[in-house]
Amino acid sequence: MPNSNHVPTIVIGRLPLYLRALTQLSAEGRRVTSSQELSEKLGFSSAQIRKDLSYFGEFGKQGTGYEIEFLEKSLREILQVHHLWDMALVGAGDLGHALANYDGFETRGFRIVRIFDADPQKIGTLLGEWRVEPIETMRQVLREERIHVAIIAVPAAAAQHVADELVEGGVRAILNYAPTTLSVPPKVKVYHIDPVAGLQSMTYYL
Amino acid sequence: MPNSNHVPTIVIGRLPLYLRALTQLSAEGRRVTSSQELSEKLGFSSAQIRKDLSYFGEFGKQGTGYEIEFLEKSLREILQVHHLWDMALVGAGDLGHALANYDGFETRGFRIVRIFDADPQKIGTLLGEWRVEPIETMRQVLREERIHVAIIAVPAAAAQHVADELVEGGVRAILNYAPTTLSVPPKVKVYHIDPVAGLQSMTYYL
DNA sequence: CCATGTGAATACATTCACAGCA
DNA sequence: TGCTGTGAATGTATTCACATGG
Repeated sequence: MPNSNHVPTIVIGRLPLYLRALTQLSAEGRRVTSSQELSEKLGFSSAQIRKDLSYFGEFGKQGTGYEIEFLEKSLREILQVHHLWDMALVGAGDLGHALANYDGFETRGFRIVRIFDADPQKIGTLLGEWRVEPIETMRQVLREERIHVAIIAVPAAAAQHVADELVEGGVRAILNYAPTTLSVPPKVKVYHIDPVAGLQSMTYYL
Repeated sequence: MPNSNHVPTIVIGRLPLYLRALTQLSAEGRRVTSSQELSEKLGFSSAQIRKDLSYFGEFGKQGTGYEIEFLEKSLREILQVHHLWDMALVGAGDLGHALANYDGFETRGFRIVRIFDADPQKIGTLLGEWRVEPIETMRQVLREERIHVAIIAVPAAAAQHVADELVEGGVRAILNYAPTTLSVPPKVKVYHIDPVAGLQSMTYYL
């Protein structure tokens, strides 16, 4: 039975990994899996996987396991990625290029629809299928197009200003590649990607 | 007094963020800070910051706070990023280009020294200051050059094979950009970056 | 019989609150 | 006084272990 209590953030953070593993199994032609198998693929305990899923309902069959397609669909709906989210990409540098050309967004619920940059040299240039737009027009475009998700791929020094503009434009989820902490209102979610922080937390153990 | 007990992984994961904030303060010309100020900048509680640091020693002065330069230096040593780690980059696609051109590694303890790719079209081409080398020679080069850190920036389908080669070559820390779980021996650390998983964990709340 | 779903038990992480010292 | 460093208390997360039902 769906549990309507508050779901821990840490559980939400694991759902995309379950979903990713299920999509992979699905692509391999598999129909059914178990918490045991997912456990081996993902490195979490099977009990944890079962408990995490139990926050949202009963998806499995006792003695059998989980019907992959059904669990996949359920997770997509829970995470709200069963339809595509339009995203704005801010920053048309090297990272911006890599993100614009990345083909892994669409299959997982996201697509870039606009690209902005502050550099006058870049405005108007083509980047993939998009034309780079000036950051001054961003706020209005975000509102008009009802864009609620954005990616920050600008230098650290510019990131807070960009974040402020995004928030003003109505964005509520920010994927931040700038190596700096952003300050945003509580209603706005930020997911921070810092590869060097990841590297540093590994070298501790070497 | 330095506590020689086991330090929780989650604490290690925060140290790079403390270090990043300290470097920023330092760049602003500041000399002293407090757990309070770091708390505001980073969004962790001041008690947590003090407790985290206490695993490694006593870095502050009661009534005063932390001498920024000293704490920065100490964290660099704890994380072992007071000297540069040589890294291999595997994958010379768009993401590989962005990583090769990224100027944020050196200041934080890392530098790319070799780039490998499987695509014959790319072998021998220049990417920044590096010439792309064939993946067949990677294992030997890693051993010869004593490279222990690597970045995987190849498609998901190729990632496990690359990881196996890296491990064979003696790599013990892998930054993985491929959207798939890698299976490696326990002595090898993997830090996984999956921007879409980050986006999905935010859209849950929208 | 097998694997889920879940209370209870354990383990882990964070916060509290204050003694101690510059 | 002001802020650190830290045991004790609280709050969260994970694992255990088994009743349940296909």
